[in-house]
Amino acid sequence: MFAGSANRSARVTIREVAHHAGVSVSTASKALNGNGRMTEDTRERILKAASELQFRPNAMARGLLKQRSFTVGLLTNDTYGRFTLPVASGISEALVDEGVSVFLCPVLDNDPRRAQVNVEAMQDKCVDALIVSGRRADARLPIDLASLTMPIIHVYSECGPNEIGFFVDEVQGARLAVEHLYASGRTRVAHVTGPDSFDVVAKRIAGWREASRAHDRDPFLQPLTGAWTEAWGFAAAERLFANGVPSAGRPDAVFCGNDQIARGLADALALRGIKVPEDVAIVGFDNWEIFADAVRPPLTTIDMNLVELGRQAGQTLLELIEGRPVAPGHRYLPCRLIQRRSCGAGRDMS
Amino acid sequence: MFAGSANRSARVTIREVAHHAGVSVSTASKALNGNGRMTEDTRERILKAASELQFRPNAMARGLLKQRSFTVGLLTNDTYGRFTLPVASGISEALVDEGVSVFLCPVLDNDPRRAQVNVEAMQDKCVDALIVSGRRADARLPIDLASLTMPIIHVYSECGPNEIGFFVDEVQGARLAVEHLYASGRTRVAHVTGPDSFDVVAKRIAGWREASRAHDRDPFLQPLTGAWTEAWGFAAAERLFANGVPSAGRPDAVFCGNDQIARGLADALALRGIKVPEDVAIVGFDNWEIFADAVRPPLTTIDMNLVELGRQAGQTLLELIEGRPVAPGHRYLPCRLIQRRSCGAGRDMS
DNA sequence: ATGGTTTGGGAAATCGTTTTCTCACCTGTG
DNA sequence: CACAGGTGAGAAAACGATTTCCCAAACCAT
Repeated sequence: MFAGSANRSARVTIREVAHHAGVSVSTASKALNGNGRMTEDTRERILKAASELQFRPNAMARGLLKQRSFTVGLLTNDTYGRFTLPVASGISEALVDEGVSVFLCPVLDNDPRRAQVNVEAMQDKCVDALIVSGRRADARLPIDLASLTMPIIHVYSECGPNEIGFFVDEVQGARLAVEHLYASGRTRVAHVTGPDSFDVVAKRIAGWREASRAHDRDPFLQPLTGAWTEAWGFAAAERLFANGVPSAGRPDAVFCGNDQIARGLADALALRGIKVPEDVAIVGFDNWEIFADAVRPPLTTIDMNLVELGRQAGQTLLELIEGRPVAPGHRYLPCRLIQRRSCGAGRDMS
Repeated sequence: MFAGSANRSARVTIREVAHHAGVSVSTASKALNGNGRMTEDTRERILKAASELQFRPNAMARGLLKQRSFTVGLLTNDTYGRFTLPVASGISEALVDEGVSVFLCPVLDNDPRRAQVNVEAMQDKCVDALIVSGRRADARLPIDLASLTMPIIHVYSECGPNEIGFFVDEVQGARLAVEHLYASGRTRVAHVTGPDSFDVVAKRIAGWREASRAHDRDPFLQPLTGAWTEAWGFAAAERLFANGVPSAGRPDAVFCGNDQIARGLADALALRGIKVPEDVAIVGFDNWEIFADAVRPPLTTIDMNLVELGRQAGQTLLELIEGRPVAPGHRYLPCRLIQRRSCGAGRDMS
C-alpha cells in the first residue's frame, strides 16, 4: 500500500486508477471512455482497477473541459407544485439516465431580485439548458431571459413563436370531455369554467363548442366563467339549477373547467337532491386526484399528462444540448380521459 | 434558423478581464476576491473591467479548485409536493444568496434503481451536502446513504439519533389546536385522525390528550383512527353524531388529524343539519389552503411552517458545509394556529 | 551609501479530466 | 537489410479559476 492510500475521505481520482493499473493517466482515461487504442488486456486491467477503487469521474473537472455541466435549470413560480412537480418528475426521468441533473429554482412573483440571483447562479454554473415553467400557460416569469445564451424550453409557460414550448392541448382535452358526455347519451352539456382572463379558459370553451357542434347541437347555454374555485362551482350550480328553471332548460351534463369547480358543483347538486350521474353527469379537468377521488361520486376528468409533458420536454432538451437542430414552435400534447363514476360507471364502456 | 442554435458566444473569462485592465490573471483574481495587496487604483481598474465585460466567474473552475460545488441535492419521494415544495422553497431561500443551488431529485419508491442513479449523480457532481425529505416523517427513502461522505440533513424524513433531522413539533401543534378549542369554550373535544401506522398520528393523539388533561378533563372518547381522506372524515362523523347518540354524549368540537379529514367531517355535519361552528367547532391540521378555504365555513387549522423548516434546514446546511460543528439530533419546530371561521370567528380574540 | 523591510504585482502550481501529439516498437514487404 | 505502415501507450496542453510563492522596486533608518 502506498502512503496516503488510507485517506478515505478524499475522492478516488483517475490518477489513482492509472497508478493502480500501472498505466498513465491518459491511457486510463481512454480505457474508461472506450476511446483510444490499447490491448484488450490493458483495457480490462484499467476497468478492473476502476471498479475496485469505485472510481467515479469528477463531473466538475469533466465539465470544465467539455464546457458542459450536465445540469439543467428549472425555473418555476408554481409554489403549489400542482403543475411543476409532475413536470419536473418527467424531466428528471428523461435526463437522469444521461447523467443530467435538474436545478430547482423556485421563483416568487413578488421577488424578482431573488429570481435574478437564481438565473445568474445558473449562468455561473454553466447549466446546459434552462426550462421555464409556470402556474399558468399564458404568463411569463419575472425574469429577463433575452440575455441568456443557453438553450431554453418553455413548459406550460408563455413563449413566442420562435421559442420552444410544450403545452397541453386544451382544446382536444375539452373535446374529449364533451364527446364522452355525448357518447354517454347526454344532450344538454353546459360548461362552467375559470376566469376569462386565462387563455386556457378560451381554449376549453372552444373545445366544448367544437364537440357540441360535431354532434349537430348548439352549445348548451353560454359558458359560465368565474374563478378556479369550489365556491364558484357551487355558485354556478345555483345559476344552472335554480328552482325557477324548468327541467327541460336544465343541463343533463356539465363539463367543468377544473376539478375544484366540478367538486363545488357536485356538492351543490347533492344539496339540491340532484343525483350524479343519474340526473346530471359531470366531467372535470386536471385529474388532481386528491379532489377527483373526494367528489361523491368520484369524478371522471381529463388528465393533462404532465409527467409525459415533462419527459418529452426533457428529451427535446437533450437534443438541443447535443446541438441537434430542433424546430422552434409550440407543441401541444394530447390529454386523456380518466373515467370514474360521475358520468355513470361503465355506461359507455362496451 | 433553428431555435437553440443561437450564438453560443464564449463566456468572458478572468483572463480577458486581466488583459482588459492591463494586469496579470493572478492580480485580477485577487482584486475580484478582495484578497491580495495592490494600489487602490489597480483594484478599481480591475473591478471596472470586470463589470464592463460582465464577467462572472465560472463555478466549475472554482469548484474544481476549492473542492466545493456550491450545490446541494434534495432527495424526495413526495410526488404531490405537499411537503416538499414549501420545504424546497425555504431551503432555496436560505441558500440562494450564498450562491448555493439546489438539485431536485424526485425519487420514486418503486424505482430504487433510478434513485441510486440520482445519488450517484450527486456524488459525481460533488454536491456539498444532501437533504433527504419525504412524504412522511417516519419512513426512509429507498436509498443507501451509509456510504456517502458528504453532510446529510433530514427534513421530514426518518433518521437516527446521531443524524441531523428537522421535524414538525406535532405534539405542540396538536396541543395548540385543542387548547384553542377549550379557550373558545368547548368542553368535549373529540379527535379524528389518520392511520395509526403513522408516527405523527400517535404524536397528535398525545398532544390532544395533554391539552385535554391540562384542562382537567379526560380526553373525550377514544381517538378515531382511519385514513388521511375526506371519506374517513365523513364516515367518522357518522360514528360521532349517529342518531342514537344522545346529544350530551356528542362532542362539541373535533380536532382532525388533517384538513382533508376535517373537510369530510364538515360535509357530513352539514348533511345532518349540524352547524359549524355553532353546534360543533372544528380544527384541522396542515393548513393546506386549497382545502382549508374550501370548507364551509373556512377551516381553522394548524400550519406546520414548512417554509421556515426548510429555511432553518438550509441555514444549518450552510454551517455544516463550512465545517462548523453542528450538534446531531432532532429539531422540532413549532406549529402555528391559523384562525378562520370553523371555531367561531374572533370568538376568543381579545 | 547600505542593509533591511514593506509593497505591488506576476509566475507557476494546482484541481481532475480529456484529447491531441508524439514516439518507440513491431510487423511485413521488397 | 531498409523502409513503410500500424500499434500501443505516454507526455503535455488544455479548461478557468485560486493561491502560494517569489521578486523587483520603493522606502526607511542607520
